[in-house]
Amino acid sequence: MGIYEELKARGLIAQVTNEDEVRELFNNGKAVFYIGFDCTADSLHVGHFMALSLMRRLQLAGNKPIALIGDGTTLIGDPSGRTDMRKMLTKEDIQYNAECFKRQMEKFIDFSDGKALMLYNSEWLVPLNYIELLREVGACFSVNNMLRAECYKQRMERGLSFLEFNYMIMQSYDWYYMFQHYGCNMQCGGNDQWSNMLGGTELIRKKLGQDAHALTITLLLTSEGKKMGKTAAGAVWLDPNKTSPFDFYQYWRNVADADVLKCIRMLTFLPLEQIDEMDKWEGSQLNKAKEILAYELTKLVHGVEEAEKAQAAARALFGGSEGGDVPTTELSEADLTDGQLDILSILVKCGLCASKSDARRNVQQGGVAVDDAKVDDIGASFDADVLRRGIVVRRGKKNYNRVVLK
RNA sequence: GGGGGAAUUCCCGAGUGGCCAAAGGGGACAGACUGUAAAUCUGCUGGCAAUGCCUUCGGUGGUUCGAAUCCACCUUCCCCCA
Repeated sequence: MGIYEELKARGLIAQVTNEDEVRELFNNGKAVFYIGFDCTADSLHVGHFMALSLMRRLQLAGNKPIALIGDGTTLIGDPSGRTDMRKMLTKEDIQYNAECFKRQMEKFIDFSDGKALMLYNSEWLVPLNYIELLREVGACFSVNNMLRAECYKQRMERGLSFLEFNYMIMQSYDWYYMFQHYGCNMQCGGNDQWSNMLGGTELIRKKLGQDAHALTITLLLTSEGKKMGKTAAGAVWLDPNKTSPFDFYQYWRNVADADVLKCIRMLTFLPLEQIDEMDKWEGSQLNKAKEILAYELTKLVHGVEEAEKAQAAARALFGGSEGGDVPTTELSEADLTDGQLDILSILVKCGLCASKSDARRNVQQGGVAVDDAKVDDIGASFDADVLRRGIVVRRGKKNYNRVVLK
């Protein structure tokens, strides 16, 4: 089975321009493909993870990935999938974000010996001259067609600035440029990028009379049709400082039954035979699958050690066994009042509750426990020596924090 | 360039002088039931030294005993005409 068939079996492929030709390129390691990353945040998140793992899979199969850091296009902002205009970022922010991306990518992709490239599109976009660009590529785009593109449709209702309207042209130009200078014959990306990508294939065809191919990755949606990797608090980040390995692990440990296998198939590197085996699991057996999913992904993103720790912590907290690495908050004498600390303050100080009112509600509703004993008195206090030994505070079923007085 | 409309709490959205910390829905959170799942039911959803006080209805001023609500200016967005 070639890599193309594997990608397909994993359900990763959403659309391709020409299946036979793409299969031919991939399976023979002849693809030089790029994926663009807009640096709108200082960390990659789960959404990017799909793209990174695709790059890795293809690289392992002998193809050459190009990670394109969109520090130039970010100056414009992609309107796809957006209902409102993006916040404009400063050049400094973009620069900083780009560096953060680079560090994270290096964990997934081997950039040594030219086995993969990392390019910055500001390199060729910034020097562009408006008139020249209009004459060179502007003539190849039909506004009529662009307006029909799915990515602009919803924005037609809400308004779309000319700045953003040009995003597609910039992205197409990127590819056109890399096609000529780096032999980049393919582009991959999220399915929401399809129309932007087609813009590139057409530009290359019109200008150079050559074929380039596009492939989009299935968007990872939950069974409820929402994008995966989002929590109420925001995205699930790959940066351990923004989303701790434990929280990362827990995110996957808690996916819905209907989504586990899909996630394992699409995101992990486990062999397909093993996954097919798991496909037969049902009911509470799926809990095992969730554990595998969480462990595998944490391992890929944060390394074996962190994955082990997160798993041990989760098992300790939910399985009742001892030990494990629970997030800890250290308090000092200065936090105490008369040698004691009340439960509401503890909840706030360790970050389990947002405010004292929030803490009060949680205690009153029976959602708070200390060392597995429910606390239902909002006036409960803990002495210094109890705190010195350390207590494990729990809010709800899944939020733990060890509190220790130093 | 001309005309019209809008901005409310995490989101949608009601509220057009006091009865407003602000209806309703969604989401989130907590409880019951479970398998750290889903569905369902219940509670809850600005803050605090809490039968009270403080901050919040795009911004800044003003009218008033009292303003989310009225007035002026500003900002942003949308729609129609050109």
